[in-house]
Amino acid sequence: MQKTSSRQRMTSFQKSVYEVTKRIPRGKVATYSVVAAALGMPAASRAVGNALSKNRSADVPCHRVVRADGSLAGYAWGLPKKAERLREEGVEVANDHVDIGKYGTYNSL
DNA sequence: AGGGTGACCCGCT
DNA sequence: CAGCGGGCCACCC
Repeated sequence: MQKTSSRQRMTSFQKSVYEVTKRIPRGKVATYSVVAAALGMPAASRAVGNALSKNRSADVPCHRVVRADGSLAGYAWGLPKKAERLREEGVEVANDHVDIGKYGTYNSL
């Protein structure tokens, strides 16, 4: 079995964040607010970003989570990598910005 | 137990 | 349109 490189405190909140992030459909993006709202805490957008920043697992498509204004926000492996990954999924990225109105998802989160 | 940080969001100037 | 400040939440030292 694989040992989860580096032990991380998986809190209930963090686990929920990863769960929701995994549920984001491929080729679409969600905002931190949306994820937070899915957890029942629409005001915890900051905590969500914090949770994702701690996460380094490739199992979590954290690259599909962007800012409310459509900016790619941040990425542990580098913004360019995030943009590239999104493009691979069919999401058009221009100047580190995506169209939330087109790729933004508010479903099944 | 207290204080500071961060991949945020919104409103105002 | 861009810049600044306050608010909110969870985690780490």
